[in-house]
Amino acid sequence: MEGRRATLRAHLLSDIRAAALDELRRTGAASLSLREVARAAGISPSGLYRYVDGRDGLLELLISDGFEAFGKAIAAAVAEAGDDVIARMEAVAIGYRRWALENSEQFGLILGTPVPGFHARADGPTEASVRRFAEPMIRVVADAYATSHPAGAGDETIGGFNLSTFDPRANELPELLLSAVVRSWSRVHGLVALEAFGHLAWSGTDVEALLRTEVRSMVVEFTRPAGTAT
Amino acid sequence: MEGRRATLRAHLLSDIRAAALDELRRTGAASLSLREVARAAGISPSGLYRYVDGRDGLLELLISDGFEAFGKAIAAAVAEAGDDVIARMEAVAIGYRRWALENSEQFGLILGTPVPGFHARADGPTEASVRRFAEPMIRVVADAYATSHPAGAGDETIGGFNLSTFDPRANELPELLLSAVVRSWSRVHGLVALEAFGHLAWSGTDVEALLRTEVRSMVVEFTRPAGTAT
DNA sequence: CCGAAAATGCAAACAGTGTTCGCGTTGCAA
DNA sequence: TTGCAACGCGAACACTGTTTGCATTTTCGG
Repeated sequence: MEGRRATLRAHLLSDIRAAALDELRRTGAASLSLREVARAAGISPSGLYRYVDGRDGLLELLISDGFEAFGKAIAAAVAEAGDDVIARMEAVAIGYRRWALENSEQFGLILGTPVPGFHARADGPTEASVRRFAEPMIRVVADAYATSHPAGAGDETIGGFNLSTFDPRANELPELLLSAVVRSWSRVHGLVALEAFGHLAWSGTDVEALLRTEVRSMVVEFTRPAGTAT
Repeated sequence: MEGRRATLRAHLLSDIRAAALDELRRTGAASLSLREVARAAGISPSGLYRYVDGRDGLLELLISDGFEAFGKAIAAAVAEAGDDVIARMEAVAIGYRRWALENSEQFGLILGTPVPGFHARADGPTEASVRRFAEPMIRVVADAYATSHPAGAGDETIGGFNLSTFDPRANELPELLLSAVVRSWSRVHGLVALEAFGHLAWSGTDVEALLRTEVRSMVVEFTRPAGTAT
């Protein structure tokens, strides 16, 4: 049984989270005002320090929550897709884009220009959220690899990789798979980041269509069985 | 002949540019202090307003200069490369990466999370700098297309595009070429942005090697002669 | 050449910010 | 019940961007 104080604290802290997210959405991360958040949460500026370690603490909260929400959105998009490899990768790409556009301030905060003073501590909650964020993307790419590299048939670095025992929390991914993950992520992220930050407006491109093209191109390239290097 | 006043003004303005760039490099765009810039330029904060329209004006200056420098760096890298298509595209990609890493604060300012208050006016100097920035990339991709689509042999949207009369200031690029430009740019930018903003540190990837792989993949894909859809 | 006009630089002020400190008050646990 | 840690807050401090009024200096037309 929790004391009355603990529940009050939890409630107020969630109010603070909500107020901060609201303020972030409204004004952006760079001009997020601690005092304004305090006002919206019905608390004095100095009182906020009992709950959050200053402005950087507020940002850490928002970054952690952002990765969490982003990851969940992508996972949900993947879950809705079928078993087809292309469909799943498309779901990741388009889910990535949708979330980034609909939550552009959060997106900019977590994956855009880093905020000057802030660096996530290795043991903080951000680290865990990032892991959960990366997991669905890694899994989808790994699946694509698994289909083109059936058990025991691929080269060693991939052949030794057993998807059923795949643990996304283990830092060591097979080198080729890691490259595939980074390349896939970067290709989706490149288009989405440019669009979300307004750098493709001049072109009038249909970014979603381009994204589908990219996904097909990636699947073709990554599921090519043997060595592709020239 | 310019009056003494004009030259003094020009000198001081260039001092302000230098001081602002210095401050940007040191502390990042989000916490760039107008007063600190004024101090470094040996001028009072209010005096700065005779030269620059507040903090946003300072940022516009830095953004414009940033695109200018970025474009020149890429153009120089291309100029050093030979005539080979792959070599030229590699030069763009690696020049892009080098500049972004060596000038990460400027890079974040011009292509990262947009600063809240600021939006470049369509007629401002930023617009012109962006055009000069995009020009070398467009030209290289267009060259790649030209080699695989010799004059009069390609499909209409490309066939009607004459490289010799190519004007990068004209907004209308052939649709397929536009797609190729956006896709190429986004693939380079995705990797570089993620690296420059510290989101690939966990992976320990050799981003430059990945970039070369991407370039080869792009050239192979984009110089495929006929319809590539499906 | 000289006086009006324009450009320049600055100190002071204002509203806003993040952060710290010391004070009463309140909830909980020994 | 008593002691103590947690809490919430007002006041203060050092900043920030921006505006305003006022001298000073340069320029230029009559």
